[in-house]
Amino acid sequence: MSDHDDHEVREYNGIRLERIREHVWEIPREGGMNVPARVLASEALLEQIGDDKTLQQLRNATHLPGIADRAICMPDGHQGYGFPVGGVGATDVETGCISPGAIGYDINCGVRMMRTNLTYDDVVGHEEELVDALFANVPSGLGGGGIVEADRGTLEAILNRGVDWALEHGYAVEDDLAHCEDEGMRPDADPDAVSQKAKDRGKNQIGSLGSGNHFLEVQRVTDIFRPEVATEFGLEADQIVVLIHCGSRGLGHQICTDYLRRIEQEHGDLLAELPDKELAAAPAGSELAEEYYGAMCAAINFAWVNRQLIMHRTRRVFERVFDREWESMEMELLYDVAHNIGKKEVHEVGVDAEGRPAAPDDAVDRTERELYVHRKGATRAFPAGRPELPAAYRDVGQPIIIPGSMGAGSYVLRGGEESMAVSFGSTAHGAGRTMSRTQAKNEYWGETVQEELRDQEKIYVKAQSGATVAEEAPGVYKSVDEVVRVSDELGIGDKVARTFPVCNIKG
DNA sequence: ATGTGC
Repeated sequence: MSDHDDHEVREYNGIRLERIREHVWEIPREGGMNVPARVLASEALLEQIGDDKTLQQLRNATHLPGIADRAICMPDGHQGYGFPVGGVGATDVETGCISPGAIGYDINCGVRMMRTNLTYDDVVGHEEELVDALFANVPSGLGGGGIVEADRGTLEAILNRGVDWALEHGYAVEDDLAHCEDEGMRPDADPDAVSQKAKDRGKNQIGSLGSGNHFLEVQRVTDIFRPEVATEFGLEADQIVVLIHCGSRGLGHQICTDYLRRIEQEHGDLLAELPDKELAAAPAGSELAEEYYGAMCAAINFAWVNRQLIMHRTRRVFERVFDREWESMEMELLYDVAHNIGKKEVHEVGVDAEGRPAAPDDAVDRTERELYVHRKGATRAFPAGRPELPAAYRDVGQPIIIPGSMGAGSYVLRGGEESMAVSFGSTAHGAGRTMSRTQAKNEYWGETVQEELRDQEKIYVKAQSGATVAEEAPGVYKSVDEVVRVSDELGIGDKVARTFPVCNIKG
C-alpha cells in the first residue's frame, strides 16, 4: 500500500503518535507510562479518534500498575469514563490491579445473533406486524420491567449460574449454552459481593433491552466474504437473522458505582498515583479487587440471562407472526459475545527478570501470565485452537458480532490469527459515535429519522422515545465498514458476513 | 450505559 515517510507522525492535542505499520500507531512510552500505547486505526479513523479525550485516556491507562505489553485502542474508539470505549488493557492478576472504569458501567454489554431459516422474501410484507409484535412483547426503555421478576433466591441463582438457570427454567435449550461466550456462565461470580441496592435495581429488569444504543434488530444477510467460514456459522445470503444488543441494566451500573466509591475510600494511595481519578483501580490481591471481580462476574451472568430471555421471547413472537414452531424456523443461537468485560485470561507477555510484566523495551523474556484483560467496548476475538472456544468453533475461530447503526447493518467476523499477538485476542465492538447525544438531538428529529429509514431503506424502527431515535440516528455513527475493514486487514477479526436492518426496536 | 443529578 502507500507508504509516505512524511506521514509517519501525527499529533493531536499534544499527543504524538508514530506509525509502526499499516493501521498501527504508537504513543511512545515516557514519563509515568509503564508501557507504550497503540491505536489500531486507518488514517481516516485516527482523525476522528484524535478529536476528543480518547488518546489522553489511552495514555493514562498505561499508568495502571502491572499493565502488560501495551494499552490498545480499537478502530471504533472514543472517549469514555476514565478509559476509552474501544480500549483494551491487560494487568497482572498478582502484581497489577483491576479498574472498573476500564470495564465500563454496563458490565457485559454485548451482542448475540440468532439465525433463522427464513429468507427476506418470507418477511417482506410482514415488517409492520413483526416490529409491532416485537415491540409489544420485548420490554424496552428505562422503566417498564422485564420478562421475569426475580425473588431473592431466583436472583441469587441467576447471578451464580447465568444461562444454566435459564435452561433449568425452560428459557433456554442446551444448544444455547454451547453457543455463548463462556457457555453463558462465569464461574467466579460472587452474589454476596453485589450490594442489595444493585440487586434491587436488577430484580425486575431481567429480560429487558433498556435504552440508549441497545436494540433488537431483525436483519437480512446481504454479503458473504468467507464462504467456508460462513457455512460453519450457518450463514448464507438473504437469510433472516436477529441481533440482540443489551447489557446488565441497573444492576451492572450500580456495581460499577459501588466499587468506584469503595476504591476511593479504601485505596486512596493507589488512586493518588493515577493520572485520572476516573481510572480508579483496586490493587491485585486486595480483598476489594476480589470482591469487585466476583460482583462483576455476577453482573456478567445477569446480562447473559437478560439476552437469553429476550431471545426466548423473540422465538415466541416469531412463532405467532409466522404461525410455525421456532424449531422449524431453525431459530438457533449463532453466538453471544460480551464487549464490556474484565476476565482472567492467560497471555504471553514481556516480563522483567522477576517474571513480572514489563514494557517491551525493558522485557528480558516473554512468558505466559494470568492477566485481568479489560475489554471496554472491545470484543474477544480468539482464533481457532484456543481452548476457551466451544467445540462448534474451536477449529474455525470464534464468531465476532459487530453491530453498526440502525441504518447501516452489522458484521459477523471470525477471530483472526493475529489477534493474540496484536490485541490480547480482541477486536472492535461497533461503529463508534461521532457526536454526543445532546448534539445528536439538535441535529435530528426522531420521527423524521424513522420516516426516512422506512421510505428510503425499508427499515422499520419502533422506539419508546423519539429522542432515543434521534440520539441513535445513523448519521451520528462512524462507518462500521471502515472499522471492520481495519480489523480484517490487521488479521485480528476476519470479515465473514454483512447484514442489513429490516426491523429495529429500541428504548 | 444509567431511577441521566454532590
